[in-house]
Amino acid sequence: MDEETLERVREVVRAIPPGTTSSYGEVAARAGLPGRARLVGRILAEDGHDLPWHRVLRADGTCAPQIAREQAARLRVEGVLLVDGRLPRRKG
DNA sequence: CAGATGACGCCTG
DNA sequence: ACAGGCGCCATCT
Repeated sequence: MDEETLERVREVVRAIPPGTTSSYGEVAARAGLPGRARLVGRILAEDGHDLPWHRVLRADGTCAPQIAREQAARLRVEGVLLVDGRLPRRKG
C-alpha cells in the first residue's frame, strides 16, 4: 500500500459529515481511486480504527455482516436509523 | 507462479 | 428477492 493512497482514503472518510453516510465505491472515487472499493474496505479494516468508518456502507445501503452491529449502533447515535439492517432506500 | 480470501460493485437471468 | 459471473487490488498460503 502506498502511504499516499492510504492517506487519501483516510482523509475522504474523515470528511464524511456526521449523520450522513457514504459507500466504499463513493469513498474510493472521491479519493481518486474509481473502481477500487475493495481497497477502501481493506484500508478501513487495517487503518480505519481511528476513522468514522461507520459512515461508510455498501453501495446498496447495507453493511458488512461482521461489523453490521457496530455500524448500526454507531450510526444510531448520530441519528441515522437502519431499517432491517439497511438504509431506508426508496424506490425513487 | 498458482490458488484462495476479503469492511466491494455492477451486470445478467 | 435470489443466484451466478466478472472485475478490482493486496495479502496469505
